[in-house]
Amino acid sequence: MNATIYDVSRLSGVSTATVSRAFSDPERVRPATRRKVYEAAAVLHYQPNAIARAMARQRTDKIAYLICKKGATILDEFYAGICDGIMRTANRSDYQLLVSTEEDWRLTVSTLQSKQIDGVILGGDAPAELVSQFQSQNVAVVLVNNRLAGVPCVVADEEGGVRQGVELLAQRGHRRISMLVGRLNPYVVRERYSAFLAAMGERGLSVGAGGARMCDADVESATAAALDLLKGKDRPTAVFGANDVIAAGVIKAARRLGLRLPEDLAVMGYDDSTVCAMLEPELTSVHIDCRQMGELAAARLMALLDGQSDIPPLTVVPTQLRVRRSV
Amino acid sequence: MNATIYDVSRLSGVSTATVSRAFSDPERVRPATRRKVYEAAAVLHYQPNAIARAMARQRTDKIAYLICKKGATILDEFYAGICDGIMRTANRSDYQLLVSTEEDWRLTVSTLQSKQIDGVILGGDAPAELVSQFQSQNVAVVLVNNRLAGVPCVVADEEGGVRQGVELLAQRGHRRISMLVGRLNPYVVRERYSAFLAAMGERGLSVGAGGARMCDADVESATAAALDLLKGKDRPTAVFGANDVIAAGVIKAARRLGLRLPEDLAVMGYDDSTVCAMLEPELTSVHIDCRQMGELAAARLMALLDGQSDIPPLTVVPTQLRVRRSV
DNA sequence: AAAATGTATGTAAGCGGTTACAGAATTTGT
DNA sequence: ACAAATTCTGTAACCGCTTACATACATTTT
Repeated sequence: MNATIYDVSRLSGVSTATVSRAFSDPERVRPATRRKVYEAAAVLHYQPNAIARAMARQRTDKIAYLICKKGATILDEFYAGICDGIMRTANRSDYQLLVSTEEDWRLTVSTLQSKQIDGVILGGDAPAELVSQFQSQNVAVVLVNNRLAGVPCVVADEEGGVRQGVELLAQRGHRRISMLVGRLNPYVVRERYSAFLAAMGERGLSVGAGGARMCDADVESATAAALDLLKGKDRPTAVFGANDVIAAGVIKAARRLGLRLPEDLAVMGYDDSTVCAMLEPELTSVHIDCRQMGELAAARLMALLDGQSDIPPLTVVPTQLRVRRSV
Repeated sequence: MNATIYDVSRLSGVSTATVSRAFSDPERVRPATRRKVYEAAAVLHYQPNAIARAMARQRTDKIAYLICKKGATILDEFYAGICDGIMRTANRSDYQLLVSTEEDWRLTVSTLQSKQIDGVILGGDAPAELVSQFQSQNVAVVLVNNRLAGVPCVVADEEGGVRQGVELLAQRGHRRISMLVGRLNPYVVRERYSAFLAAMGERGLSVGAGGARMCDADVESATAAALDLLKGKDRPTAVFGANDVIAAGVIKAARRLGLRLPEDLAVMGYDDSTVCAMLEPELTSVHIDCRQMGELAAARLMALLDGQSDIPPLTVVPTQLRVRRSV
């Protein structure tokens, strides 16, 4: 059995209250006493029991990252990057991180909400209903990569990213540019697509032949869609993929059609994931600092839990174009 | 404030013991009583407090996945896949999953071990010392993608995977085959590399010009190493990358040297990650079912926690060659 | 119908900490 | 040196649930 606070109390000759203070608020006990406590604790290999502490304090020092998205989830580099950022920030402040991607979130919620976590970060397409569920249970909520009124949100500057991309293509003389959009997270699709239309409109550019095109989110269907898009007579001279996977599909399609890259076709990706460097030619892409998004989301959440009231309702993380050989 | 078991007890007119039983072991209370309890609970929106329960039962129903690896961790598709498998399995059995990749594991351990988790799955290069730390704290341990005597381990059949790869290359007439090894997890490097030498030896094949070559784990350094490897006079006709990222580097190098793929050079990867389909030509690779590894690891851990004693000390997940156009 | 057996429920003592409040010890002021 | 102010420490109630044990009730057996 593990040593308890009583054992330490007995061995060190002070009360449990003092032992407790020595560990949770050292300033409140005199140095000499504190030393006695620590010595006894060391002898007994005492480690405060986090469960008991959580029980007494009504706080668990745990937060959760819940990815509301169908299919592969944490596997997605984007969500994994956010997860990584959250994890680092949480651990640094002695918070533990629970991760879940349960698709049937009703289930997850009931397990999470039985007071096991202090707060939750919702990634992906979180339904408003879910948010209020948590809030009604007094669990703090922060959204990442999504927006909802009344909840602190951390998002990337999608509009800026798309704009930079379009700008570069325009600069390089492209006039017919298409966007190939996959069935990504609805928020992302909406943002990137409307930003694309806006950026194109501003410059009076035509939205390629066939305009924007939808496809699934995998390479195969992106490749098929791209083949279709590029076969037309007035084919675009540049294609903007809504993410890197889609852009990779475009590259494959271009290769199959014997188009030279970037001479015959410029390709631009989004997310700046690790594949960019692996592709030939290397893919120009809009970089999103996922880790930072995660870090900020975690920071906001922890600030909420600390009772800080000046949490900005919206935090926008800048995006940045990484120009490589594909344009 | 949330309703407690006392509130339910009062409203339903039964003792707290009965309420407790109605929730944790329904069979032990008569149907009529049970109904009364559930009704009262519904009225009060009662949800058993998991912390209190953990305290009383000395069990938290939480497990942790700790990735012992430097640098990007969960970001690695391989570890993310395992994580996904663990998550699914854990959630299905009402376990919660804590994830951490703290590099300074001493820190993490102390936070984890204060009785906050029932068991832990260690991924990456877990030091034996760490394992015994957990065990001495009565925390069950399972290793994934690593081996250590006395601890249940779940690994992939690396030897079989490498063998299949070499076999295919030999079949296609390759005689000079090199392996390009990156600074991956030591266990993986050891397994794959020795399996490679063994498989080559068995067939009396020569280990390409320059034999196996080391590089860092990123595309750039793999590309550089591959350029070097392929420039020689007796260059290998096939290169086996120790993982897909490295193989991607080989492809890039080949392209730069004007080699045709797969005619002039066959390239083989390992892990069958999502990039395989994005590369041109698509990369032949050894598929590892990471999710299954995670699922099995979680299952083993939960079996341990259930007190089952027939846990196999080693579980080997089969690997399978996915043949694509790069060979 | 009483005794024997089995099942359902209640009582109360934990689980291991925290913290309000009170009392003791120390420091400060004069 | 003594009172007042301040800082430390101790006592004990509480956080919400589980479970061993005791008791009440229902069902069989004789």
